[in-house]
Amino acid sequence: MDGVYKEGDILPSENELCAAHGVTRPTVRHALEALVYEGYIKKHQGKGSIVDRLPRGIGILSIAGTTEALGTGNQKSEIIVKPHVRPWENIFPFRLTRIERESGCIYMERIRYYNGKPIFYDINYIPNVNMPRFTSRNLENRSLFDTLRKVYRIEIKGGEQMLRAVPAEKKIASSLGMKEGEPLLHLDRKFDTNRPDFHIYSSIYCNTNEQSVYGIF
Amino acid sequence: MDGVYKEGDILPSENELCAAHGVTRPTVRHALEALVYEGYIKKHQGKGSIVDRLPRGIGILSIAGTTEALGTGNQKSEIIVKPHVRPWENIFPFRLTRIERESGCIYMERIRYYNGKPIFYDINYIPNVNMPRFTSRNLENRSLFDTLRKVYRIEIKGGEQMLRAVPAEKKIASSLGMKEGEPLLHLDRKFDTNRPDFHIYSSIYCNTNEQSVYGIF
DNA sequence: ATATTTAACTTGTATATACAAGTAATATTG
DNA sequence: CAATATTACTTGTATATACAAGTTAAATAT
Repeated sequence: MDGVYKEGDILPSENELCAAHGVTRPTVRHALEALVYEGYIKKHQGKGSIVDRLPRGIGILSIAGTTEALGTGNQKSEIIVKPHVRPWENIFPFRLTRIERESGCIYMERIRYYNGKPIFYDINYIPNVNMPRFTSRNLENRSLFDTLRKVYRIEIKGGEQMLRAVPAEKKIASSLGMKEGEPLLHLDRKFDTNRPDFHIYSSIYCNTNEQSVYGIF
Repeated sequence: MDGVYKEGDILPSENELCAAHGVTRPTVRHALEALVYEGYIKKHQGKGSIVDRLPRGIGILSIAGTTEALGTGNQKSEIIVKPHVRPWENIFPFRLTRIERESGCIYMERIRYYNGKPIFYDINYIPNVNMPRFTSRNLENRSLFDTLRKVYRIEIKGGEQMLRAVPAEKKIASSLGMKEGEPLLHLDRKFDTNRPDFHIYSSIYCNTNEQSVYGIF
């Protein structure tokens, strides 16, 4: 991510990395393996580890493992509906845990910009469990997930998502500068966190007229 | 995948797995780690490994690691344009390698059914490098990738993809039983294989009116 | 000069071991 | 009885080691 290695570069050999960092080969291999799973490198027996590709496009299909795939410079967000507590809606394809259902949810809507253009409209549902003063926080221009991590120590561990192409409804279309009925990418996502039985749910609408959503597998 | 463990079940402990399979703990851990990355289990320090979720929906966003995410019983495919050699098109968002560009491509179009309904329309581009008699093969009702693996020993190692929501054009709309202009999920995919500098390219259109595309991250 | 063999790398796989850290049930204490 | 401490589990991390297997370039033989 810092630009030390570029696409196609060959990493130092495992033994060199051992010497450089003062660890043994299983440790180095364990670390490299994570990079393989995250798609940053590919390994070739007998040859070495080659830098595979740097993230490009909008990489929301997966969470980049160690670092955010996107720089924070060219993105900003705008709160459309301020966070407030309300009962859960019954529209989600995901099953809530009992504790989530009973405690209600913190609801908020956002628009996220990339390079100055509105690309994402997202609706977020956060269980109202041990989240003091969240509704009065100023989240403007600061990532929701940054706040969750830094203030509430909530880390995203993974999740699942359902994708479909839907016609843009009026409100969201105008928010994203699209015409009503234009195709819009819709993602329903469930995030797993380090808190047990505490998940964050998002319904995201993405304008893919000019930018694709990118992912590796 | 065989149903031995269900969602929420707790796996035997690492030490039990060691004893059961006659291997040591690092080996067991290495295997479990792969299951974690593929989303099949979650591990909790001090507790154990819990079966996370079985694949549901249409899991084409990722390739299921050890086994195909979907059973083969309820899917079939139909060839619309038979495989034939032609020059590459210049429409792809991916860069071709020199050897791929020079050797031309094998082109074919397919419709894939799930539960009897046409869901996917895919256009496939395979480099014409060391693929004897491919164009005369009968691929009906047999997975393209099955043939590639069994006959040509080509294994998919991973890949990258670009997603967008697009309006259905006439030909594809009628093939998938949709109206022209309806939102359609479009994936451009590049598959990495075990052959160096040999990639398979697919442009897939997916009708998400009734089924979502599912993925984990 | 060309072809073959060898050697020196690389990653892949596995064993054996040690201790740290989190969890949960049991035993102990007040 | 209730709070606390202990114990026996669990997974997490790391070391040290050995050999297999793929790659590449240098050394050797033809």
